[in-house]
Parts: sequence; structure tokens; C-alpha cells
Amino acid sequence: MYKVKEMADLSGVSVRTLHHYDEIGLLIPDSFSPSGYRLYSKTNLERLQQILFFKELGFGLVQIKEILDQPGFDRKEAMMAHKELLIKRKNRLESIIETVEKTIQSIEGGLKMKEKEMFDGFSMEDIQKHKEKYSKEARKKYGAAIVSETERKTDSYTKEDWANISSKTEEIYKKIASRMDYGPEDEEVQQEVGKWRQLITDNFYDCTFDIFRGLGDLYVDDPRFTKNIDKHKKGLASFLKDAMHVYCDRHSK
Amino acid sequence: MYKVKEMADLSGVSVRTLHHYDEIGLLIPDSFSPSGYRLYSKTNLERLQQILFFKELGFGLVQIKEILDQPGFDRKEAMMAHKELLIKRKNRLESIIETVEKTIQSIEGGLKMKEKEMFDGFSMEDIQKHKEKYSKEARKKYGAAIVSETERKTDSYTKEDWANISSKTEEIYKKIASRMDYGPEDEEVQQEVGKWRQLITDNFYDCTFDIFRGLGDLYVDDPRFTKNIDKHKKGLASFLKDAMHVYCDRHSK
DNA sequence: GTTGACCCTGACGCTGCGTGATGATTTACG
DNA sequence: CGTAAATCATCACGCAGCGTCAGGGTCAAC
Repeated sequence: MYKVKEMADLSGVSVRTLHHYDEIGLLIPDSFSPSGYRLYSKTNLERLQQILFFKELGFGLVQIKEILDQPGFDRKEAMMAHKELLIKRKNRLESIIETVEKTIQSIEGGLKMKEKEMFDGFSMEDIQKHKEKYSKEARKKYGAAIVSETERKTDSYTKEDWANISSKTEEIYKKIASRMDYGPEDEEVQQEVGKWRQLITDNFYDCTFDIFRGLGDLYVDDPRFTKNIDKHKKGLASFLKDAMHVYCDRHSK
Repeated sequence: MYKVKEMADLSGVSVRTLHHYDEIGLLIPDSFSPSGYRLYSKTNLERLQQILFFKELGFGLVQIKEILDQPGFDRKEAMMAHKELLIKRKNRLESIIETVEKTIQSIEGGLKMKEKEMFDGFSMEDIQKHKEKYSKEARKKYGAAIVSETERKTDSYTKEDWANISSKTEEIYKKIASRMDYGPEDEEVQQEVGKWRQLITDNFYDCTFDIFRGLGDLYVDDPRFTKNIDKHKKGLASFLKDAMHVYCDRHSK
């Protein structure tokens, strides 16, 4: 006759587990000591082994009770049904793993885009470098914040996210290009400029007017930006810079 | 703005689930109607999609909250760690499935043994047939019960179980054979006979004295039994019958 | 104004124990 | 033999993720 702790040590389960099995009638000790201690027999121990075996196989305690208590229970049937269930789970797991792999790749795709050519053909580094030239004070004020915040925001972007941002950018450029004849102060142009700043704020960093103005300068000062933007229409880079300045002048005070 | 039911229908989750997500702060509706109705925005719907996506991948709600709420959260890291976890689960499942398959085979093995040659070289059918000849009354009394009870008990036996029973049987036969010179009433012989009856009771059916006596007769009447038992020692079958009769005479009244 | 569809907030149930809390009992040690 | 350390017992809450009533407002339609 074993006491709970002994049973627990012999079988590797916890005392609480034995209490639990007693509670639910899965393994009731053979006898009790006068003081109410649970006393388990060898038969009890054997049953416990069986319980643990079926538990290992993923059966629920209720099912185990059925299997062990009903002598007429068709064990083979139960095992085969259980096997089906396990195989389904396995298949499900496999397809989930595939999805996870795809997701990882898509994240990596996003990261690559971010590193190489996210910002309409230029990297954040380029912008950052300009900022440094543009104003040491501004850099102290915003530079570090921009980089870190952008990284935070863009960390999780997927290819689709980038494609989405890209197409929105294109749209804005296109609209502004179509209104170049009306001058940088044109209402529609100004509205698009506002959208542009908002898009940057939403997707990259908190684009203050100071920074936005500097970004406009960048479009003209950095020939790579200029070239890229002028692809949409000749002179768009310069026009954009002017329009952004007007926008900032109007809003910053 | 969608009300709960609409959200539920749009996303396929239950209303209770949305309540739950609200409770745990995973998806709090954008606004509330004056009467306290939950009103979900499109943004809420999008977030719900994301939640369901990660849930599909097996993430817990707490983790999903982390992933969605902390912009700096390293999604790739999380996905890769999660993948590891999933693969471990999958491997575990695979080995469990193997074990289940083995168990099924072992059950089948047991069934085969039961059908073919379980009972020291004879099937239950043989015994049953004899019973029918032996006594129609006894058959009415016990026959059906024996078969069904035996089937119940032996249903779950594995090869090892059978081997175990077999070796115990051998042992008993051997001991009795070694005491044949002392006559069927010898104490040790009688003890072994008792063990034999107990073994039958434990493993096959409730072996009453009537039945046990009949079984003794069977050993002599059926040449297949006789031959098989006499393998251990010449005349053992007949000696066993006598010893079993003595045993039954002593105990049944 | 009444019906029916929908909304709300509790609150318990399920699985398989973990983890105390609190008190009795047994065992070990000096 | 007395006391401290183990071990025992019985509550009972906690966790995950909702399902499922229960009891009671709200809203639009007829």
C-alpha cells in the first residue's frame, strides 16, 4: 500500500494529479487509512500506468475512464478513431507551418524593400544624411527620432504594405504634376501636398513642418531624388519643393 | 459603424468572442452608442482580421495583443520562434501517431492470438463446443456468459499479455507435473490447481467449480487437449483432471 | 403598444491540473 | 517523549477561450 507521495514518486505525476484523478473517479485508491490517508495498491499503480499511457497518446481523461472502465469497450476502434484525429491535427499543423514560413518570407521581403529602395527609390539613410547636412540642430531635434520611429513603423510592413504606400505616392505625384501650370500655391496642389505630409507621418515618422521643408530641399539638392521625381514630369522636383515651402509657410505659424 | 452582430457575421466569429476580446482589451470598439451598444469601425474590422490571422497560426490572445499593440515588436522573431514551437508539436504528434499504430497492431496481434490459439493451443470455440456437449444446462447457465465475458476481458490483451498468461500456465503445468508421483490430492498439487482456476478467473471468465470440473473432463475427452497437455509429461492430462475433480469436490460443498 | 430581433452585463462551465491556505497526522531526531 | 519537519487532507481560486444560459434594456416594424 502506497501513500500519495510514494505513488507520485513511483509514477512521476504530482500529488495534486492523484487527488484530481480521485476526484473525477479515474483512479480511486484501494483503501483509506483510519485518518483518511489515500492508500494505493499495486493494482492502482498498474492502472495509473495505463492512464499515463493513454494520456501520452493524447486521450482525454474522460475517454481514458471509458476505455479502462468499460470492459466491452472497443479499444481498437478507439485507437483508430484517435489516430485519425491525430493525423488531422498533424496536417493542420503542417499547413500552419507553411503559412508561418510564407509570412516570414513576406516580412523579409518587406525588410529588404525597406533597406534598399523604399522611399520612392531612396533609402532612409539618404534622407538622414541630408538631414545631417541640412541642419545639425534639426538633426539633434528630430534626426534620431525620425530614424528610430521609422524603423519601428516599417519593421512590420509587408510587400503589400509597401506596394500600397508606393501607389499612393504615385497618385499624389501624378495629381500635383497635372496642376503644375497653376503654380505652387494652387489649392489642389496644396491639398495634395498636405496628403503627402500625412502619408509620411502615417507610415514613416512624425513629419514636422521643419522636416517637411527640409525634405523639399532634398528633392532639389540631391540629384538622385531630382532625377527620380522628374521622371513623372520635368521640373516636378523643383515645383514640389516650392509647393512644400508654401505649405509649410502657411501652416507653421 | 457595425454593431456586434454585424461584426460577428462579417468576420465569422461569435458575438461572445467579440465581447471577450473587448473584455481583455484585445479589440475595443471605436465607439459606443448612447445606450451602450458596441460600435465597430472599419479599422476595428481590419484589426479583427489580423487577430484571426494570428489566431489561425496558433498564437495565444496575449501574444497577439503584444504583436499588434507594440509597434517595435519583432514580428519576424516571433514568427520564427513560433515556427519552432509548431515543429516541435508536429514531431511530437508524429511520434504519438507511431505509438498509436504500434498499439493498434499489438491489439490486432492479441485478437489474432485470441481467435487462433490463445488457450494453450485451443480456441474458446473448442471449449465452448465441449461445454455444449458436456451439459446443455450448464451451457444455459454459464456458456453464453463465458464467451461474452471472455471476449470482454481478452479484447484488450496485447501480445505481451498473452505471453505473460502463457508463461504462467506453463509454470503451473510444470509444477504439477513434478508432483505427479504424490497423487492428485497432494497439497502442492492442489495449490497449483487453485492457482490455475484463479488464473482462468482473472484472465478469461468466472470459473465456477462446475465449469472447472468440466474443463478437467475436457482435458481427457478431447484428444487435442490431451495431446497438448501430455507434451509436458505423459499422463499429465489425466492427472490434471483427477486433481481438478478433487479440488472441486473439496471446495464446492 | 406590442412583438421580435438584437444589445447589455454578469456568471458558471469545461480541461487538467498548479498553487497556495489552513489544519490534522505521521515520522524523524535529539 | 517532546518537538520539528514531512506528509496528509480538504477547500478553493487561477488559467485559456470562449459556450451558454439568465435577467433585463433597446430599437424598428406592424
